[in-house]
Amino acid sequence: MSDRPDLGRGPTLRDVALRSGVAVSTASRALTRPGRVGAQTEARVRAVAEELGYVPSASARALTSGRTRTVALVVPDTANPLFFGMVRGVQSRLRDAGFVHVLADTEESVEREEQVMAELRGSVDGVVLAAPRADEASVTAWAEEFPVVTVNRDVPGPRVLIDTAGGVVHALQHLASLGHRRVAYAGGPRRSWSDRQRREALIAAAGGLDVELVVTGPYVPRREGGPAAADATLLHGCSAVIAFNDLLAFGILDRFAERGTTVPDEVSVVGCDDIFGTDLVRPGLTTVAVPVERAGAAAADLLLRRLAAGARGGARVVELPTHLVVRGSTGSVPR
Amino acid sequence: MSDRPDLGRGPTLRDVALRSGVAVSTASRALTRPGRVGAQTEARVRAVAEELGYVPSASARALTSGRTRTVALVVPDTANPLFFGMVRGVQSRLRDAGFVHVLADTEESVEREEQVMAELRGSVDGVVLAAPRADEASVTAWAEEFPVVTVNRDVPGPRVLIDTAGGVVHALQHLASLGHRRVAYAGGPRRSWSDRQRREALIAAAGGLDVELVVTGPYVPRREGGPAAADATLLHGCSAVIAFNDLLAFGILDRFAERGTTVPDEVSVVGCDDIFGTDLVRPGLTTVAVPVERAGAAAADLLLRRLAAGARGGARVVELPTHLVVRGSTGSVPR
DNA sequence: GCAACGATGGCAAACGCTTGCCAGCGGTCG
DNA sequence: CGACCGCTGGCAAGCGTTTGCCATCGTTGC
Repeated sequence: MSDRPDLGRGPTLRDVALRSGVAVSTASRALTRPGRVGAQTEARVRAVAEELGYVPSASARALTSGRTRTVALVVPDTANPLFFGMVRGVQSRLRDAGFVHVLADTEESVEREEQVMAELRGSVDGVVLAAPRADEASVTAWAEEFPVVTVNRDVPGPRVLIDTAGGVVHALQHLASLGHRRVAYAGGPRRSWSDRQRREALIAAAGGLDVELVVTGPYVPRREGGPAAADATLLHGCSAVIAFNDLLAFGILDRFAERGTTVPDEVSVVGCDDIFGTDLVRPGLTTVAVPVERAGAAAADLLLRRLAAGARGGARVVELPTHLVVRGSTGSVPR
Repeated sequence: MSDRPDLGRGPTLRDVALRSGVAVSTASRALTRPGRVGAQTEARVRAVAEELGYVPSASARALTSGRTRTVALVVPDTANPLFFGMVRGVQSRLRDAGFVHVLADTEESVEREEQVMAELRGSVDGVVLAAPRADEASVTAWAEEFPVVTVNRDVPGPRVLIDTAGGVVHALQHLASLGHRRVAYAGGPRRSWSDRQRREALIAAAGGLDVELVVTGPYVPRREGGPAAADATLLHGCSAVIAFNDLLAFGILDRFAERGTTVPDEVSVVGCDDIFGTDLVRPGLTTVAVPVERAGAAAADLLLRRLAAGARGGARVVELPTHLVVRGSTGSVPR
């Protein structure tokens, strides 16, 4: 093996300066303040930098500027395809702004979340905190200490909220129009703000639609939670079920298939999120589409603006609409 | 320009030292070298640090130590669920070692890849480079400049290789045993090492199995590539198709459904990767399961070891096996 | 012909932390 | 009783950049 014990970081600005015959400060300016030094000097320095393969040290920069040009995206579960989209949204904006992002998974745990946020404070300029599970007090405290943009959690500070409440109500209307009079809501994590929004919106809307709503759960918001939710739906004599999220809905479909209960002839199923896979199942899953990539992008924008503007810059709130995507998993009530 | 609003970083080590009545150096040691200072002093410093909510500045640390405790994961397409498993694998190992990771997407573009790698050099300790599309020369050059572990690319240096070649051959045997005599391989990106491995392994194996292999493509390795691949399969009179990856296979299934060609009765389909969704489609997709999370973990291990050991530490190669998962999309040849 | 000036580039002081080196100190050993 | 030693903790030198301030110098305006 090419035995280079000197796992050396590359050339530094000093090397560039030396080689171009200028002072370090001049080299710095030549590379970062176009026009601040003579055109000729600038060209020479640039050439040398290129030649040496000089790459500025991000840490050194961060040290003087106080900004790391790094933001973190903290999500409760990196295995959920829902967050893939958010990652992409955040990333696209960040990249254009010359930022990089780190990804942290809190595994749906409040403790991990707290730990992660504490660690992050020392190493990033700001955080996009998706669907935090911690108390409002904690989240607020973090937001006071450093720039935080939350997604799907209605706490003070800049935030992006996705109106899934409106979406599930549309779903309920859709079901009502198909004749369903008894509908189950298979709930998600109790600490989830989204779950509460959806649940309460459904309860509020049910009366006006002459629908009886049965709330079941909470279920683990993954496929494994589905069987219990499916069985509860039938147990309570519901002809349709709205699941907290698509993952859960997939599990519900699995279970119905296993039981020989046909969808949508015997029971209708609605999911939420419109993640990868909703149009892969047969029948396709009717679901409330959340614009998750846009949400990520919006959150990144908010964060970037906050970083640019300092503490002032206000606490903007972006609300994103959802829409119902009707596929094959919903149909008329069986008679 | 000092109009910087007090986007205040938190307390520094100096604050802690001042408040505990010790020198900065002592405070540093109290927090990072247990035992190096008196027990009493250590306790006091720790208490003060806790009280102040002190978080060490990662950039300052990085500057002195030369290590950022950050590694990057570079993938060609963050939208591919395949890579999310890898992210998880990498992350799990990294977290245990106290590292964070940044995620970079090269969008299947060689230029982006080069750009990303250059930028990364200044800000991370090392890189896990998944399925690089650049020339071998470039990759080798990067690996010489700083610690790089590649995944699914057989270039010198520490690397993780997944034996999908073996997997697709199993798939071909499986098809042969079902009576298929004319099988298509719907190829992926020409720059993909995996694609080449699979293609060549299939070609080599076909003869011995008395199967005629028709190579088609390249197709874009996403769902959108499927229709073309499906049509080509039928055009060439093949009774089965092995797709470069599952995404492509999904697209193929879509197209067959659209054409009214039933799977597996009229044609069999095999995917590769076993990503999220393979058991969601009906019929379930027979596919070559790639232990992608393990691959991520292995890559992270290799990288961490390299970082710990310096340039020596050798160029270990980890080879991971695959296995064929048979679901419903493959069946006997139609007669 | 002189002062004021803009352009250019160097000096040095940070930024927050780690770490080699040394001083003080009480105790141990021969 | 003096030489040593181990334990503590302080001093200061960086790590690689950025940036405020200053010195120089060739111009320009009057």
